[in-house]
Amino acid sequence: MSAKSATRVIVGLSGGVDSAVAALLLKEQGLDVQGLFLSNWEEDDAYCTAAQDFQDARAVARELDIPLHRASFAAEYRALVFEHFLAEHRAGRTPNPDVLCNREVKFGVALHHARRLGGEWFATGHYARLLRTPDGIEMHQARDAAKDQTYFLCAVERGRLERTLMPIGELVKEEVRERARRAGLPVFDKPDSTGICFIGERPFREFLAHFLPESPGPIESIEGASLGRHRGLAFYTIGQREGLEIGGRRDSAGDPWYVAAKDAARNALIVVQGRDHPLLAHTGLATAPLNWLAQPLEAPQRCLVRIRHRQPLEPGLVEPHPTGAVRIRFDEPQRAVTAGQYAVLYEGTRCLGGGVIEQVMPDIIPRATPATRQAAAPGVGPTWAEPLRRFR
RNA sequence: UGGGGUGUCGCCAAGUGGUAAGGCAGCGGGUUUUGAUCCCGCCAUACGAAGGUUCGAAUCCUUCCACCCCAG
Repeated sequence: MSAKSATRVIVGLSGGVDSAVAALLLKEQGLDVQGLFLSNWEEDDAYCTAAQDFQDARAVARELDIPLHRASFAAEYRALVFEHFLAEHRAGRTPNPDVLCNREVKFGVALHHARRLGGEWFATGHYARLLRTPDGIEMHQARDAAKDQTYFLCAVERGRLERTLMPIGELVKEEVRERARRAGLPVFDKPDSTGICFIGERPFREFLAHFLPESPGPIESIEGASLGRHRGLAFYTIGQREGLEIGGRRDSAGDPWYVAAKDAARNALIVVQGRDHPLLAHTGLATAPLNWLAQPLEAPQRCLVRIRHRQPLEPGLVEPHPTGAVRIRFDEPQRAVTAGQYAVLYEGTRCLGGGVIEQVMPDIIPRATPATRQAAAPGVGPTWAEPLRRFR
């Protein structure tokens, strides 16, 4: 077949190994592969690697002999991802910008852009497997369980995956690097990137402080003892240990302290001592309406659940709610379930979908007064989040 | 200015004559496409101060200083 008639696939090239090998594999299949580099965070500082990443993407494209397009969706990223990210932090929650980035940017505006570039298919270097079945597209965990990225893809609109390819999902990281090395791709040895997608790895608290005001308040124990000062509830997350600056005390054990809750009404950070403190163990949660990558549940069903990237799948009972949300009861309590993060459902290796965590059970804050906090520890949690907002 | 007690790393805290445990915090690194967690490393020539005894003291003696109690 001639190049002219070959099927065109637009591959998101980030400048890293994974997307480079994704492009390589597709090229080997005889497809008309074209690269698309996205730069969605315009900031020139010591932490910004966009320029280098673009150079790397260009070198890869040159080596593979494919065209490389470039697009910046900075405005869209800002509006669709970052503003929400900040709003969530202001609300005392802990957002997951990368999940939104995949939904709104990569599988949103970028995918659309790929269509305009004539791509019949869109491809990325994500570690996930897309299976096409008579019942529609299915997303499964990557063969390399340690690198699986389905958690970050849980909010992508299912239809957007119909014409999407994730060729890396069948490979283990080692194999990806080996393929890159053998193909002479210069990024074969490039370290994996971390940090917020497009923004990169940088001191998180310091970064947030550029966008959110300090709002100091007390750090208190469950019993109401004053243990120090915090910089603003937005700068901490549930289960966090670092940054509390609580030293040894005459009246307690020598264990470290962890954030157990945020009392927004009083601007107080509630902490608890010991990594396995019972108040950090959550028996369940309620989400916002789910994004389904499968047939939506219509009756309670046991599923595997992941409440944070790279955490083992945990069994639990998932109960669907008319609003589209679900409530989950874990077989075993989970540590530090955090509002703003996502609860993602699995059935075997298949990812069924995911939704933002709205409520955590039990929740020690609603009646948070020193007198009632202790009583709130075990047992009943709230029923349904009213109203169940958010998620788009 | 009478009596009693205590002063060891930012905090808690071992050590009572043999040459400064540990924990927390902090800092650095690793793991990681969020935020966390987790893992590893670093962190008191120095024991309130000054003298003295001793081969040798944070540990014994003296004085001073600071703080905390109790002072009918």
